[in-house]
Amino acid sequence: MTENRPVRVRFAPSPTGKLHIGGARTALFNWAFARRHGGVFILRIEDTDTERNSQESLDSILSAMRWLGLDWDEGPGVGGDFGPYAQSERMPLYDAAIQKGLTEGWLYRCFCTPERVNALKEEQRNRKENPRYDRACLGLPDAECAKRLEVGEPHVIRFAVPDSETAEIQDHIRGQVTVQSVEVEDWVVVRSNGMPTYNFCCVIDDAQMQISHVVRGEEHLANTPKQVLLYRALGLPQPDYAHVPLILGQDGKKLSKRTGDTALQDYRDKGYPAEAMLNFLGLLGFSIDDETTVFSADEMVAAFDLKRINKSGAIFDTDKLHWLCGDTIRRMTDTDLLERLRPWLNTAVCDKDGGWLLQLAACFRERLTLFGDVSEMSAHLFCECVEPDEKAAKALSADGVADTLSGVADLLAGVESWPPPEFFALVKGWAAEHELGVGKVMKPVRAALTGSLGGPELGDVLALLGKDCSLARLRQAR
RNA sequence: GGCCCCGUCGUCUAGUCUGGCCUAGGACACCAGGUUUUCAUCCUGGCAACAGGGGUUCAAAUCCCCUCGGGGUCACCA
Repeated sequence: MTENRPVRVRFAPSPTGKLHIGGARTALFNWAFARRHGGVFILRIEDTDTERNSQESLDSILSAMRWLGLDWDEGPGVGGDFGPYAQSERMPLYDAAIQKGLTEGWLYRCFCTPERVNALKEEQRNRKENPRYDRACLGLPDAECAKRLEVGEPHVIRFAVPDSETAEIQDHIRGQVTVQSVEVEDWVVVRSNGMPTYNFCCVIDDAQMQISHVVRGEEHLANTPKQVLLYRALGLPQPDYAHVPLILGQDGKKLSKRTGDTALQDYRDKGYPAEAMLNFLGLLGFSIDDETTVFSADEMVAAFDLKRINKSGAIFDTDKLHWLCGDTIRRMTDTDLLERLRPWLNTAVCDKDGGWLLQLAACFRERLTLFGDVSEMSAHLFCECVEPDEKAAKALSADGVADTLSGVADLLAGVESWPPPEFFALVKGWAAEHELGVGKVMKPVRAALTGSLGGPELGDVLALLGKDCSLARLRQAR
């Protein structure tokens, strides 16, 4: 674990779906680690499952990573000296290793049908034994093997797991993890269709790409012994590992679609600020110190250390995520916020000038949790007539409201400049004159103007609505 | 079930390696006040945890053992 190799880490998604929250965090940790140490962050596509791969998935993964701001130094679109970066294009590399293994005897051909193996394992389970391939083909005579090969009998290639060795995993998060080789079965290295499997490609690639640290999810810890044994058979040095804890759903189990959105993209599409998402992901299993909860990508990089990653799983807590989103928005300048809000605004904003838009951004800022919220929140500014919600309707139907509204309308009609300066004082005065509490006036006015009982200060609403529209709404609402 | 990993407030976590500064800190959520023309923001305060049991030690959240609990994994998926 004493490292002097240059830091080279990779994130290796398989293009069989969108980028999962857990995967995004793994990518973030890898990225932060590389950036912290001036190392190289590699993106490698693990597309050995030809059945389930799709270009669409690949595209969405790349775009989700860009959205988070995780740029890679080698990989799709940028190249690099250790490519190709898609496993499907690396067959020559795998073939060479397979030949070596076959020659040296740590790989062997297995002609057992899937049916036989399944039945075998089923039987073992019934006997309460651990299901495991029985190595029926391990000692197959060369002659027989060649003969069956010649007639084209389908087969896989398995790894001959050594009998009594110990696989030691040096893990920066968990310390040394030890597994006896008897616990590992003779796993399939090459499928019957000729395509090698994950555990094999992963090792060949990590070695060839000179990966120094394998930072990945804890679900991979269980098959790391297979990889460690393979490195040994190959005579290659193993990388350091860091198995990061799982992200859990509300049920305490590995986060899955049951619990909510698990694709990073879904969050982007709902208007979550990317920097809040990154901050939140960084808070799951990692911490800068005993009190920092809000931090930027740069701050995370500056403080990143594998030793500061937890061992235990973390529940995906949307309350905190939402708070972080609101906090991110609140700390933005009007100009920045407006730019981020633009995609969510009603197309009617085209008619509006810059000052108007800035005011809109400013007065909704502290009320927003997501950029996407602005759409619904500001809808009343763009529609022809307001549809009062339940509470607003109630406020509008109270006794004397009609008089109040027309009174305020008349009052405002008489104002020269717009928005009315000292609007609040004006209303206060008018309310006093008519022996009404300020609230008695403000509430129905707000209901008439916006259709709800909440929102920005009425002075801002008046400004955004304009004089004609404001007066029309007051007169129309009775 | 086998193997492996993990176990501090409801949640995210600091503290654990290198025992004492921990009467266990921060944040979210929640509750109570305050500011405020509404909502929201903001401010103040409160609630709330070392899974349990044994050791070791002058001293244990921190070291050791056991128990219990949770999770991951047991594919020709990654």
